[in-house]
Amino acid sequence: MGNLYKTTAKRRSVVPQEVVGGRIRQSSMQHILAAAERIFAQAGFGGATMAELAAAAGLPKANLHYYFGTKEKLYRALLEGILALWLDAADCIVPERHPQAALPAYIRAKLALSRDRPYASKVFANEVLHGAPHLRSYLGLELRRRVDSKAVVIEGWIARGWMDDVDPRHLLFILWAATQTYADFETQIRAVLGVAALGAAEFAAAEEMVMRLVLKGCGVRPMASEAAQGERICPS
Amino acid sequence: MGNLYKTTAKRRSVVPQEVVGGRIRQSSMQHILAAAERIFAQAGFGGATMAELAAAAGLPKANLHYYFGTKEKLYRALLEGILALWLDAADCIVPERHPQAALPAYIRAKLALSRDRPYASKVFANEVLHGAPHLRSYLGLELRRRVDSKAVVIEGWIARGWMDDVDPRHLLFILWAATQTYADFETQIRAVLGVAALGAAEFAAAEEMVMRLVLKGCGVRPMASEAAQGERICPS
DNA sequence: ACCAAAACTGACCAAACGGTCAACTTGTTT
DNA sequence: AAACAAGTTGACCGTTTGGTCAGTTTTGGT
Repeated sequence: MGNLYKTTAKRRSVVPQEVVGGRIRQSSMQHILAAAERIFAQAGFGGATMAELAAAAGLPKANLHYYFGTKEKLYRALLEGILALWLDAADCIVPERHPQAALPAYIRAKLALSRDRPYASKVFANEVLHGAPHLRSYLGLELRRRVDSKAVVIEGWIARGWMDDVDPRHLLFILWAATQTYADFETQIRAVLGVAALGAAEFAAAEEMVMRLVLKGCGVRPMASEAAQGERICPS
Repeated sequence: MGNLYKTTAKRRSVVPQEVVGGRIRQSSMQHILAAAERIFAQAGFGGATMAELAAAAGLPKANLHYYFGTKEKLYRALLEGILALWLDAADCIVPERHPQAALPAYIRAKLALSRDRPYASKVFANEVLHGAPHLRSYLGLELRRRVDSKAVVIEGWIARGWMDDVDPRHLLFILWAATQTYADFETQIRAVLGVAALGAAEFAAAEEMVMRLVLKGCGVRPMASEAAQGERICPS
């Protein structure tokens, strides 16, 4: 998706904010966004300063303004990128798939995001925590639509007797919380476990626990072993 | 806990930071802390300004500095108060009590905190999210000790065959996440559910869902109906 | 009524902040 | 190699920030 960059098109001469442009532009912007992800995660929007962001990106401050205009626009660009990641994870949840295959795939996808993109998770969490001032419209429209459609899928599973009659939305809320806590509250979890970093062992234990609670807790009946459905990992 | 205030003791003449003092002092400080809880929750530590905090408390800025010295000391005082609340909630988890009584009591206590003190929950979440720079030592010592002792209790339950063999610590992580998400991610949940505020109905649904996942998911066996143990609510 | 301690306040300050700009260098096209 | 756009940079600016302070009012014990 997104318009292809047409080399013949006249580009605007003042700072453009589309994600198009030349080699240098794209690589610089990605570089800045990567640094911003870490800094915003650690300090929050208000706590992060442009000087910090610039230092983390290894560029002069004016450079960030050249590409993104303002601190807020940089932040929004970062948020939008993170959002796309988050939305795609739910692609596992489709009507034809048995919950005993779909739910583990979803849980794995969400835990993988927590493991591989902890800063992104924290930026998103921070945004929602403070009332989602930059995401309000999105949450009420796009996300709500998506969740509604997933809720219909889960209700279908319930109707077919594949699992207990549970509230699909609250199931998702708790599933999100359980998986994202390993990114967002990583500091607390590390402290309690007494480990320097969350590694494969911790995420394996987390996966087992979430799987158990969700599958057993929702009474997901073992499916008729159509092996094909089972072990495919979720796209992303 | 905490030293009793001795009226004969000489008080320091420069701004004291103990939670002792006259009527006015205590009521003013509590008033400021209540306002700070809301503002820090909404804006984070870096995003909140002393002017905002003062306006929310209905006092001139200099007044906050008179009582708390600096923004950071005010924030720490707030955090410490919140911490005490959080720790007490786990008092339900004791060896003699059957998990079918203890776990529901704990879940209710945690959900009650999310419902009644959402700002406090958000301040705590925000702090941990950003690496807990003001709580590091606490997390690694006090909290860790407490969790270790609760883990022993749960292992006792498992040994007695009262529930499945699960990792006690990860059970707690997910239980915390599932209950706190209704405060910390309230914005997202409201948007998805399309309600103006989370009320009794939403918290009832949350309670049912968390209960189901934890009790059924952990295979908590129904206890021998010693009615006395059952319905007592957790202290706090 | 008296008075010292406590509480309160508006005005003020240095530092840090987000953002701008003109000058300069590098890249790209023809 | 000329010509123009894209990218880079240090210096600068108006505003906001956390914090201070001298001076005033209120409180509470005697």
